[in-house]
Amino acid sequence: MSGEVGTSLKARLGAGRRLTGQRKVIADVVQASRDHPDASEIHRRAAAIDPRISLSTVYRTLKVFAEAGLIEQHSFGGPRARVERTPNRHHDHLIDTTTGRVIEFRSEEIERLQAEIARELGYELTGHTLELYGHPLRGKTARTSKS
Amino acid sequence: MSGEVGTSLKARLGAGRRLTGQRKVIADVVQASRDHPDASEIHRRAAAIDPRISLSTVYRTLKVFAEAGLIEQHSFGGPRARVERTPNRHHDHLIDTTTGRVIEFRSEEIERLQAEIARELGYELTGHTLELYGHPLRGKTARTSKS
DNA sequence: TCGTTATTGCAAATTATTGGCAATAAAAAG
DNA sequence: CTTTTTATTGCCAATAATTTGCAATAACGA
Repeated sequence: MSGEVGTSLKARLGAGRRLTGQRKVIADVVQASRDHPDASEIHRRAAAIDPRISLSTVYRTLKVFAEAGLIEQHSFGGPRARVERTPNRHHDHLIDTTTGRVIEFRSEEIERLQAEIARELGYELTGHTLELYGHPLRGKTARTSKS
Repeated sequence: MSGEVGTSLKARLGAGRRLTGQRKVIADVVQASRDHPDASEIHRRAAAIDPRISLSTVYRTLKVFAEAGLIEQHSFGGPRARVERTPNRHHDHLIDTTTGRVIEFRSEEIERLQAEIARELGYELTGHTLELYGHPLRGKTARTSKS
């Protein structure tokens, strides 16, 4: 999934947590996803590998994974939470409003500014949400493309 | 509410739209709110003025207002949509995770960077979501405070 | 191998928001 | 001002996404 290479999934879940068959499958599904699937899509993919996985378990597992910092959830403007494994290097997203396609990008400049703004307001930045929405410029074609 | 001063609310709603009593009250409530109330809170405040206003109407009215560009809706991390009248000058928000308090801020630098990044990726920026989350720095006290 | 208890499946419950429909009331027409 | 047209409302049932109760099951430390 993500985190220090070499650390077992089990260990990353935290003390008292069990690494069940369904959690392994869900972790694999998330790990293999290059897009940003929502809970039911993850359930679909997981159930294809092991039919003994319920949607409830997917929801509960995603919550556990999120608490363990293994995944991140975004909304991308829609009603369902979309998932991605916590990336080694943080990035934000641009959503193509004409296709729903999600493009990842990273800006040191923006990251720096956010922390600076928070500090100026008297806060320590602990997290943020940054999503850009736009449509393709006439003629130009996007390079990266992930949904 | 917002928009060109002197233009009637009625006109701003758009052609074929009616300025009903409940819409006037809801507009007043939103106008008077210095915080960022959600639908049920707006309903509570509106019903205090005129009990003949239902929650359904609040939801429908907020949708109409949003389409007319009179208000903006944000999530601030929670499940309910939070509302604010469209400000004359756009701003973003920092949410105090210890109190839920919302602080508004504006950064020309970030606004510029977002548009630039979108353009570099081949997109024309049409909107964005930027929310910072953080906790107060020890000792310092925030200046602005809105919830 | 066993016992403890975290986890699961299933169904029912919640939460936020939307939709159907007959009644009502803006505002357009006369 | 009265009539007509039809957008809007209230009430309530319906969705949609996610959560929870509970008995059965299965991790995994002893």
